[in-house]
Amino acid sequence: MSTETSKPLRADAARNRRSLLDAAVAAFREHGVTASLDDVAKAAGVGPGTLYRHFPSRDHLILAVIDDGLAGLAALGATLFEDPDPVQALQNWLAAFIDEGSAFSGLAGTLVATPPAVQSNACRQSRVTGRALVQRAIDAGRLRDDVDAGDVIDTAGAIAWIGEHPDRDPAQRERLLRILIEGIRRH
Amino acid sequence: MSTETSKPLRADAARNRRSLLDAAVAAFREHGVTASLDDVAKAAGVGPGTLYRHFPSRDHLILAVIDDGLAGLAALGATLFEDPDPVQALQNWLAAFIDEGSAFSGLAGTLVATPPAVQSNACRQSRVTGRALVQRAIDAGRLRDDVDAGDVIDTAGAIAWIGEHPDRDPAQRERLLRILIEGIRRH
DNA sequence: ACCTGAACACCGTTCAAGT
DNA sequence: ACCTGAACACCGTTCAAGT
Repeated sequence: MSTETSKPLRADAARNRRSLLDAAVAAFREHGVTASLDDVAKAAGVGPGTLYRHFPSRDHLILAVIDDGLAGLAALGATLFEDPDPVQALQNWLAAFIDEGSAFSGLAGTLVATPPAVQSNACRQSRVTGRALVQRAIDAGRLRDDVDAGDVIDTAGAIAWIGEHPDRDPAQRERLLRILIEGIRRH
Repeated sequence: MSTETSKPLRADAARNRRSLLDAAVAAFREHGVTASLDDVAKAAGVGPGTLYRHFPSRDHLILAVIDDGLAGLAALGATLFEDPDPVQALQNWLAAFIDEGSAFSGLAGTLVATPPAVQSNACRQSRVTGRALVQRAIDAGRLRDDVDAGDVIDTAGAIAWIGEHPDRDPAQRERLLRILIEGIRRH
């Protein structure tokens, strides 16, 4: 289901790639995105060199693991474009974005930083969708017209980041999202 | 100028503590708060064990390094309490808080997480000051009365966090702070 | 073309020995 | 009471050798 297009892999290489992704999901779930890459390789039954061949950096691996999630985010954005209320549509999308950024501990940082050289297609598409939803709400006169779309997405990522910290009220996410929406709305 | 009260140190221990703090400032400035503690110890001319004796964890060291800054934040808060405009006062304090959280790369995370067991006096005092400034603005009817002071401080920390990432517009900080203030203000 | 795994450089942390 | 520094367990990354 990955949107990444690339030359087909040899059968064993494809199998290893899948094992690595599966092992990474399990490791990230348990230890966050800073999980030991050595352990990931071990759990996948491959040498560390194989991991590095497939994913040259930790960020590459992280982005690959959440590739489906990011593609889903882009698809959701397309649907929300039909929503008659552009502010509600944006809010729904941002909530989904925050959820995606909360999938693993430490993920928000990768999502906000995303070195351009590492960005996957799905990553780019999801960002484009987010920007478009912001722009639509501005064009409809519902947001201040000096609002920057990148600021909105960064702030949503930051909300996910805050949620990563221990001892946070689970309801905080909703309150922070409300502050963000109220902060960009035209009153 | 530290507000931390503790039993006086032996002369050589006090000297080592100072050297460690000085070395840590230099290392944090250059490499962020994830700088090698081994290098810090080396630069301070002590063994790694001495560093651990003075600062049992990286967070302890970080908090100690910014202790003066946090004390200054508390002092600023006391002054701002005299400001006739409670929203402007809060905004000024948050801007200073964000600045403090931007002193070193990676510092925002420590400031937002601050494990209670590690929190210094200055750290606690600065948070109390921030909360009080929020409460004053609520009591004056200038903020929504369901605004949570912790949310406001967390969001300010998150703004500092966003600013840590590469390729960010330096003017973004002001825009994000505006979103925060507009997001909590009563309209 | 891809994989393996030893090897390297590094790091945080502990603790026995010293003063 | 405090410091030293060797030792330990661990990590990311590379690369020569293999298939």
